[in-house]
Amino acid sequence: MFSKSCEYAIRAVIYISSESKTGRKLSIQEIHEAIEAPEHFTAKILQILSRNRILSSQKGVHGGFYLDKIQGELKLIDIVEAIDGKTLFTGCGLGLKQCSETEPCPIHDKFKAIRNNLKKMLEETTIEELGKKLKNGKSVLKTLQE
Amino acid sequence: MFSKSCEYAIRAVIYISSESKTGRKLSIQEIHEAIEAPEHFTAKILQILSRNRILSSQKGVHGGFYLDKIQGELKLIDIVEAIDGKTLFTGCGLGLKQCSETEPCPIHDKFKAIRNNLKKMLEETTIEELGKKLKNGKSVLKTLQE
DNA sequence: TGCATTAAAGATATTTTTGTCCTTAATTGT
DNA sequence: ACAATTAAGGACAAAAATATCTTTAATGCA
Repeated sequence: MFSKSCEYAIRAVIYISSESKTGRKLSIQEIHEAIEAPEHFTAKILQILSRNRILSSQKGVHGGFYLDKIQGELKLIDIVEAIDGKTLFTGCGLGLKQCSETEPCPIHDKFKAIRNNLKKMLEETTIEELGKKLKNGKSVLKTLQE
Repeated sequence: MFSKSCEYAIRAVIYISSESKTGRKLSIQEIHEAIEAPEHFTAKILQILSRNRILSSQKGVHGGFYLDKIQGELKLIDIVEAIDGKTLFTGCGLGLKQCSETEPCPIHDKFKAIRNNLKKMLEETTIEELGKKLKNGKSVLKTLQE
């Protein structure tokens, strides 16, 4: 469904949100361990998210990644679009370039319904809500250690 | 959503179904042109579908691909599972290996709803139905020529 | 100022997916 | 039997996605 990059991105942002207290910034080290993703690849993805203003970063001692007030209120769809683009929500289910209402592919309508469902869910779900769920121990991002 | 291979597979099977008359067999040549997919890659995919009994084939003069009685009644999900596997319907939305009801990822329930929607649609949609729609000109698989 | 720390950026490597080509095997018609 | 045709299968190539490594730039602290 989502690319590996996008999965890591979502996991990272949720984790950052869950650890967000004013002023606290998380290092790549901490983030990649928390979400069990490859360190350097995680760094690349955080770079992209930062460029797309999905999150904020600061270099140097005591630097790291964090969400500012506005970023804390972003929705899942903002992350997905920043990493995987809008194709998932606009592209044809069978990969046809010319697929449209007037020249629909055989699964056009049925696929559109699914896609709209997915889009709606991603638009309605906030990062904050998922971060809290993680913080409360109601969900996990990595194997629980004994 | 689906891999390129899977998109080609679905397009190919729908086309074969749409041209299915008793005894008629379609060549790779005809199929790949009808669905605007690379010839040799299409051949590979048809091989896999044939091995998985999604369609039938015959070598030699007047050979080609066709759907037998039973295969004509298959559902979309049969093609998707043969090519992309069941991961789309069973895997975690965030790619976590250990995600489950007892250790759910943050989007577990919301994602499951979407996934079940998709699965239901694929289980309910028959190849035959899509083939007829194509045959009737109510849908297309390639750019219409003037 | 200089050093330690941390993210950004660029270069490279590996793996997977997608795509192509060539040889082999099966089938049919002559 | 033989030639023509068509799918099957194996080998190879190219492109894209994923992953790693190294250098550079920014920041804070002594």
